Amino acid sequence: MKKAKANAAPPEGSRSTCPIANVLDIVGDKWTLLVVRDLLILGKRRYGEFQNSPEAIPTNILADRLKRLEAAGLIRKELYQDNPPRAEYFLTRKGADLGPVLEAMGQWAVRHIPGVVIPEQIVPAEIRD
Amino acid sequence: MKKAKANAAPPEGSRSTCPIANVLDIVGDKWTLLVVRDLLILGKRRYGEFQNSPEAIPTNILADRLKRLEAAGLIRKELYQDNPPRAEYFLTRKGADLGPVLEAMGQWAVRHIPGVVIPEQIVPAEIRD
DNA sequence: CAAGCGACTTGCGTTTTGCAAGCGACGAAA
DNA sequence: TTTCGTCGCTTGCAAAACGCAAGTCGCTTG
Repeated sequence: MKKAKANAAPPEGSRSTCPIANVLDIVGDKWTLLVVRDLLILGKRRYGEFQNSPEAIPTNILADRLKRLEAAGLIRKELYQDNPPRAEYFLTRKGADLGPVLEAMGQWAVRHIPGVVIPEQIVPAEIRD
Repeated sequence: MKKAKANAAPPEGSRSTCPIANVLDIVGDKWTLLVVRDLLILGKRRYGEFQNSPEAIPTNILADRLKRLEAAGLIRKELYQDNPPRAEYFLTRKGADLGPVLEAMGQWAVRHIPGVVIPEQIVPAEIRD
């Protein structure tokens, strides 16, 4: 008899079945996790707020990352106005569950990189699935 | 009087003083953390072993990442033979301390990405500072 | 002594990044 | 009521990074 999940297909477009590799296929770049940080830790929701972060993400990259994050199911876009169309972005449960990853990164940085400072403004994010 | 660390300079070449941003400046790409994984979890040490990982890292990228990791102080290169020169790579404490980051990523992937499988071969890494 | 191997380097075409500028719909100011 | 400014993007383009293939160097092995 077959086991349940015996031949679970390797995730589409992924490089391997390794958990780490699959995470990196989604958030493995210099910008994506900063958007997640803005949403999860700094309580930001709007395009302009993301742009105002100190890292100064290029606007075309921001637009691209928001699209990818939405496509990956980590965030949701909700219009709060129709004309002109204006949206807010919210983390899904899947996206918010990256919290421990950010937490681990933060601890590592505090321990190993001199000069980093923990952001004062820590706002609990609203989650919308 | 001045406080200790009052004006700690923002880390060189970094985009901000944010811990997350500083981590991403070092490991924010699709490949770097995979070589850390190879060293830390899979017990690999040599160039050829890294190449044999299922993600099939391009050889020039591997060479580049090893250089960067060494420059960042996350790994050490040690020759075990002079002619022809052959080296093994070891994590430093700084590099090995990324363990919790990988751990958090792994847990997230297992929860949210169907089809990932936890690698069976988990070897404790040797650390050399 | 030809072939192979490990650990890279080099070339080169493709993709991604990053900077700047533009744009459409408004709201506020002059 | 033109003009200005803002917000949330899109577009163009040059520069950098990526990724594939091939080459190199110094042994080692048949």
